[in-house]
Amino acid sequence: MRFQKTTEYALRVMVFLWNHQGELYSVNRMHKILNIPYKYLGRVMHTLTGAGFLEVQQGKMGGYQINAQKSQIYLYEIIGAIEGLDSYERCVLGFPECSDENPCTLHKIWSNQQPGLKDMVYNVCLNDLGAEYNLKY
Amino acid sequence: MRFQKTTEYALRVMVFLWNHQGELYSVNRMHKILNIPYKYLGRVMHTLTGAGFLEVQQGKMGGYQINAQKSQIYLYEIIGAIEGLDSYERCVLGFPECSDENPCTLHKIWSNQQPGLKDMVYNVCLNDLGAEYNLKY
DNA sequence: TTTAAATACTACTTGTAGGTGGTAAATAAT
DNA sequence: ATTATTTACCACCTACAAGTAGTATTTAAA
Repeated sequence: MRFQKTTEYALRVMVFLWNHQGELYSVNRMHKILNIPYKYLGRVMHTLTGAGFLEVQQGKMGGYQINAQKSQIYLYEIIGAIEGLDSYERCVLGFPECSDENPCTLHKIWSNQQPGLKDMVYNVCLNDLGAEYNLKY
Repeated sequence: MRFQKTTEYALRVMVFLWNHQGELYSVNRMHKILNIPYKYLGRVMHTLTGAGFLEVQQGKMGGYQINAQKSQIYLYEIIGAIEGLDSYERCVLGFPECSDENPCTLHKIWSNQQPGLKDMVYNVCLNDLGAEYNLKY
């Protein structure tokens, strides 16, 4: 039970850029700092830009930064852009009668019912992360 | 953020057999009831048997049932047997300083700190599942 | 003892996430 | 203008999860 590697990379780079807003970072700089394969990170950045999270400046001295229009970004937005959020509409355990109205234990956790994964992970926003404790790059 | 398909199959079949203890079920019967590919289910059953969760009777009229020695089985045992549990020892977000003592938000969720995924999913046991509400096969 | 129905086991195929390489296009610095 | 450095884009490679096929072995029923 885990995130896709690509999602992990996306979360990592988004938290990083969120904590360095207003400064352009190239893929080359970030792949060194965050220990993410250079070429692969390029693709992830392209996806995140297409999803509207980032502003990009092409050419020499270019790079990426958080879209200045965004005052907040939730993790479910990022996760959804990479691996989708509709993962567990059906019942994990395969109960034919399992539904939002009549959920099994695992369904409750993956759906938007309380307390669920959504509240623990999806509804965390970037402001909550990284700035806490002394955890920074 | 999801289980591996194989883990999903394993959980499904274990919950099913738990709710039908004392009766032998063949792979052929179960793959029809649980909608799991026949040959693939065979391999999963073999793995679950090797892990000690099941008793097997070979030959005609044979099949699988829950190991009578087991008075309870936790989901973390099943998940661990299929995909391992050491998935997120390192920090998902890549913070170098993130640790059990000084965890980031996501680390707390994946580690054994309260309230965590472990308590929500891993520590659920088979008795808690299926019998609830009217959710049965 | 033969047969049918089941697991055990091995090898192969397929699909996809993860990762690499190369080149075109953009753009700031010179 | 030229050059260096960056993103954009496309094709390919790799590893592994998921799924398939076939045969050997086991065993209860006939």
